[in-house]
Amino acid sequence: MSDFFVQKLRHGASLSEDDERALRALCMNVDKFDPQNDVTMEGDKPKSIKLVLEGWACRYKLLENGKRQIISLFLPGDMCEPYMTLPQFMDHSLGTLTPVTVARVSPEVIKAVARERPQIEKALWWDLLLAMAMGRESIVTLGRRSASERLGHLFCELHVRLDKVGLVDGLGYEMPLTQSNLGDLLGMSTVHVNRSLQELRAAGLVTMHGRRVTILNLEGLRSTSLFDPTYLQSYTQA
Amino acid sequence: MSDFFVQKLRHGASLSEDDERALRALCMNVDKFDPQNDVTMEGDKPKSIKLVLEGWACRYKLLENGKRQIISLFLPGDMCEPYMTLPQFMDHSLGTLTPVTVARVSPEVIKAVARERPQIEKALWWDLLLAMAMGRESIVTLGRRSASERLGHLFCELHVRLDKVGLVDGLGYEMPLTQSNLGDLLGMSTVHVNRSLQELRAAGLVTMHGRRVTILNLEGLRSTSLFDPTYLQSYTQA
DNA sequence: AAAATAACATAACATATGTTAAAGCCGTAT
DNA sequence: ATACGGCTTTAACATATGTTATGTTATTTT
Repeated sequence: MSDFFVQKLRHGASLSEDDERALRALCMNVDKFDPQNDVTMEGDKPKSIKLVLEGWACRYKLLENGKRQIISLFLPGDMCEPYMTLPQFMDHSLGTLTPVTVARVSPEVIKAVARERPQIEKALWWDLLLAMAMGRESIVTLGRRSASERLGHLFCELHVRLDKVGLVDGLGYEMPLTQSNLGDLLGMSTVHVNRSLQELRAAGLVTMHGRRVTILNLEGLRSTSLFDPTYLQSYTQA
Repeated sequence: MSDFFVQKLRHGASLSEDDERALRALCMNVDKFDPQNDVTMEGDKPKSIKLVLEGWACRYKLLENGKRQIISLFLPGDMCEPYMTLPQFMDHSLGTLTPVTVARVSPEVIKAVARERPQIEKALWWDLLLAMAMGRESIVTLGRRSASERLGHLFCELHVRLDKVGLVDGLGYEMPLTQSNLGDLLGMSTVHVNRSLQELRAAGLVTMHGRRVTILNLEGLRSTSLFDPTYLQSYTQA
């Protein structure tokens, strides 16, 4: 039973049994997608909010010169859009990185649930504000961090995010991104991703075998990557 | 009478006279700041939402290595935080770039107004979603655009944003950022800002004299900068 | 007017990152 | 088993951007 969505939102507000049932009831319309597929394309007029139940997806944009930038990652439990208002048309695309299960939720239904259940409204706002904080940190990363700092920072962020939905075991986690994906996400070339990954490995901070990331020295990785988890916590209630 | 806030929100929802009065009534508590000052510092526990009535401000973060990244610009009429929830503590700072007039608005008051006046709630959401769209575009800019593309893209975006609040005349607008500010905003060194500015000038696209930007060739600037204004419009209702 | 300050401009040089290409690796399908 | 395709790794080289330093210009202060 994939319950990542509820598991995530518990961090944003304390939910009753009824709240959790109401959240699960939102996830009735489910679609499955293969890797590297578009869930929603730029220009589409979306009719539903997308919710990633399982697998990894992303928000991305293609430039006219052919370059691609991944704007944000969606991990299991992540919502792709704020619950209140859908755009007239998408200014970006949503695509899968692995096999993905998506729930399509009608904005009217989710708005009604939020109106009736204050804790759910609170949790949805928390989710939105957290996504915004992560977006701000991405700007800092892309503007002012070096290539290996970017990679290290990403691994630290994923460690925190995946831990919130129970997908970290011991020192590591499954990380299904290719080096080309990492390049599109961190604004660098595939070759340089490879080089920088080797730097981190040589420094004894992280290793990647296959799809698995193992953090060998969390404190070291955090400090060399200038990772300060504050931005992931500043909206979390005491 | 500086009315930029109302003028901006009109683009997000059609507001009645009463709506506009209610918005103006929010702007009672006003502070003035000198240039290069902090309105709110990282770590602060904010008690009010900040609204830039006049002047230019920004959201920024300082890294441990001393580097600074400006995350977003606030132009006259811009709100610095979403109306619904304030953070437990700031994960970034808000600072002025010019002399700035700020209104401090209590979240309870603004929430109450939004609840009673659906068009205001709609406009506030529109404002938030627009800010998010601009944040996404910043990620694309920092990740995948060259230095001169970044500058050109910024000038195009400012042209659209300032036009919405009546601050564009003819071909240009007042742009009070120093080259060092531009570097912090676009993730590049001051020297390289200067170089890239000269490229744009040499290409006959833009000039800067003093604090004034003049766009000589809007179509040319937009296409060389890969500027597509879609992201500024996708939440605007028909 | 002189001095102080901030911003802008230019140059020479260092370095991080991009580009292209080829080789090795590994899982999957035939 | 073989071949194929995607991913990773490595190398050599090109280039964009950063760094440091100094000069220039404008603006304010005294």
